Amino acid sequence: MHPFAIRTLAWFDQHGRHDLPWQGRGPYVTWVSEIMLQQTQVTTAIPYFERFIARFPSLDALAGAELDDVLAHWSGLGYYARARNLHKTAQLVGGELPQDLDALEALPGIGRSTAGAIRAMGHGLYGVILDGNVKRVLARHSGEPEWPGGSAAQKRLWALAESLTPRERSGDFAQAMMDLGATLCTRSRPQCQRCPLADDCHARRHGRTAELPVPKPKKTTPTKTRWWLIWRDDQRRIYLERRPDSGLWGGLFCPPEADSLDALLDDTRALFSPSAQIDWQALPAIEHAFSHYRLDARPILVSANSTDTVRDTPSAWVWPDSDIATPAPVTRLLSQLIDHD
DNA sequence: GAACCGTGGAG
DNA sequence: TCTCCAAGGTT
Repeated sequence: MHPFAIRTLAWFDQHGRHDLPWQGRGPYVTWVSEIMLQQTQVTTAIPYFERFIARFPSLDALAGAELDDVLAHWSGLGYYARARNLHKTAQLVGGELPQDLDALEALPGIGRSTAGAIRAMGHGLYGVILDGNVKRVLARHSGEPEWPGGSAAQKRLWALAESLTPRERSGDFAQAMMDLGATLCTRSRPQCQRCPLADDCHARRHGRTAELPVPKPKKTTPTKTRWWLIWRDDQRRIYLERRPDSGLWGGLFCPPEADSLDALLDDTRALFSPSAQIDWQALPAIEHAFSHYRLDARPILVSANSTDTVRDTPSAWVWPDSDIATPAPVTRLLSQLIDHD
């Protein structure tokens, strides 16, 4: 047996969950619980599970029930195709759930992982699972470089799960891996001190538990809204500050900016006096696309003469038509200021 | 491979 | 308030 499995099973015997309401109650109960737990947290599923099993205590009872009755006991859980598939499958299999992996997978609502779970935890046969918990544990332990939902990563993780799952006690191993993921190897603040796999865990060794597993890539690039102070004096000059040499727009001149209008106005008051009444006017937003995000800049025009306030940043008063170095969106804003007049 | 399916909890 | 995502599977 792989040392990984030995350590995991030893931990499970002492610290795993052994009192979940669907444990050790046979293939039917395992099946119902597995379907109910798809994309659903344990604490959410438990009351539904109790009601469901009380009303449909056996495969035959479920097969003989009305679909509306089954759906009524699923009401509130979501993903209602799961309930319809349960009912359909109960009528399909005729008295007993198959043991064969392919036969299980052929049933509606049962995929590769659920089929493995039914074999391992329901029938007591050899079976391999790869659910969200196991993915997280294995992704961290192996240092999986990609989002675990992608096809390449899934292929690697399935192969890893197959190689690590012991022939004996594969049901306990499956439960142990889920318990690890649910109680120790959580998405945030994992308790690595208590983990039996910490010694050779890639994420642990490299201090990357917070970065792994790699999150799902965002489909739309995020939009950052920034508020720009367009401070103009009586000579119609604009106040700009030089950005640090490193980072975005390094060394270029930009208006002071903040994450919110309130923060910007606070900042503006700091330039004048804490109790100053700031008269401001919103200018048309400036949009700018970067490689990794979209900038939505909200310029706020404040007309006031320069003060003696010194900020710890090199600054300049420039006319909008000057050729000082500014990034494209600031250049665009300055040209709009010229047109505006 | 991506969209879709539901609801509730966490941060 | 809002995003992310949780014991996945189907189309």
